[in-house]
Amino acid sequence: MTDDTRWLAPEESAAWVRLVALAELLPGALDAQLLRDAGLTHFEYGALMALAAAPERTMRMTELASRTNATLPRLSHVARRLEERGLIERFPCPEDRRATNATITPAGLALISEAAPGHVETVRANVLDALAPEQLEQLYVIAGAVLARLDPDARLSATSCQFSEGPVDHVVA
Amino acid sequence: MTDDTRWLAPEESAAWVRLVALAELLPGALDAQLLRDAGLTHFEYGALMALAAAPERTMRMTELASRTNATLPRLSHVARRLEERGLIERFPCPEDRRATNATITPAGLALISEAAPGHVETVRANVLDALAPEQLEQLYVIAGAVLARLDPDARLSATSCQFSEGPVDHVVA
DNA sequence: CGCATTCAGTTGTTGCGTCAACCAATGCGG
DNA sequence: CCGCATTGGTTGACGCAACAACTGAATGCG
Repeated sequence: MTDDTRWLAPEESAAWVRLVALAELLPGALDAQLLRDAGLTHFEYGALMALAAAPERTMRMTELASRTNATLPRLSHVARRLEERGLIERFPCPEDRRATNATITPAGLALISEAAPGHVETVRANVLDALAPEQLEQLYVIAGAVLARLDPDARLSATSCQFSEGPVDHVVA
Repeated sequence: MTDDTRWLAPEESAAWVRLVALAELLPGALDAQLLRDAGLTHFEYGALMALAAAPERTMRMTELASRTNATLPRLSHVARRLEERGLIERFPCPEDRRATNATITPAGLALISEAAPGHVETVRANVLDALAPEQLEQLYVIAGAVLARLDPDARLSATSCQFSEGPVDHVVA
């Protein structure tokens, strides 16, 4: 059994193990804080933020799914739950009657405005505060290189997502 | 409403968005390949690898749970499924009759030996090959700094996990 | 020695994500 | 126009993870 697999060198293995651990722990930490303080998963928070940032606070389901890296069924389930809670509303798109538009409600805006500071604080405490400015830059480049492999179409890092950590007030105003 | 939240600066936001995207996509990519080629989730693969690396190929459930970042109930369910598939075996610990020991079976060893090359190849293709050596080092340091916040007890990056990407043959031999 | 507490694991329930099937609307080729 | 594949979205069933409750064994304390 000639095995031509290139096994990982020690430096590779060490970095890889840490990256995997990071990828496993980070989502849980984000969910835990948001769920505790606002009753939202990080995914729901991201979806609401994307809606808040959209023109007219409205977006097609398909586009929202793409921006949040969700499958359409997943988004549909989540949207139903958010709608039941009065945080968003859905209505058929006038131009294309197959499509559905989703809008964030005032209650939804209020909720994310309230949740945002705590979330940002969590991000700082768990990640950003641990890094020097040059490490932030390195992280940006490294994650970009990996994402180019993982997400060649760059759906996820589309424009509006950068907004997802800013204040919401100017939208509410 | 005086809001003293320190919102994210553009560089912070950019790096953060990419990190979140990475953390969201990576587990799915790992699961997809392993599930397709070996019928294992990445978590199951990691658990089997940890067992293969353990002395006597045996470990206490609690220790295994800690190493794989699983809750005990989760590991219990997973272990039952793996046992039903004949990949591991469980038996009461002689020294402490509360405890349960888990051992990987020859079939389990065979499965992970078979699965390992494809998994390593996936890791290279999606991550390692995208990074220069110095970036690998940077990633190691950055992930370490973040993990110190996220996982202060360093349960997850415990000793044996580094092994999880090496060849299995010397264990099988 | 007897009882309470803690520890190790399992089991049941609930909630979320995925997959496959489905319905409705569009638009395109004949 | 008329069939038919394609697109946009929803629904239902199934699998896995989190949480809580429970069992049984070990320990500690009077």
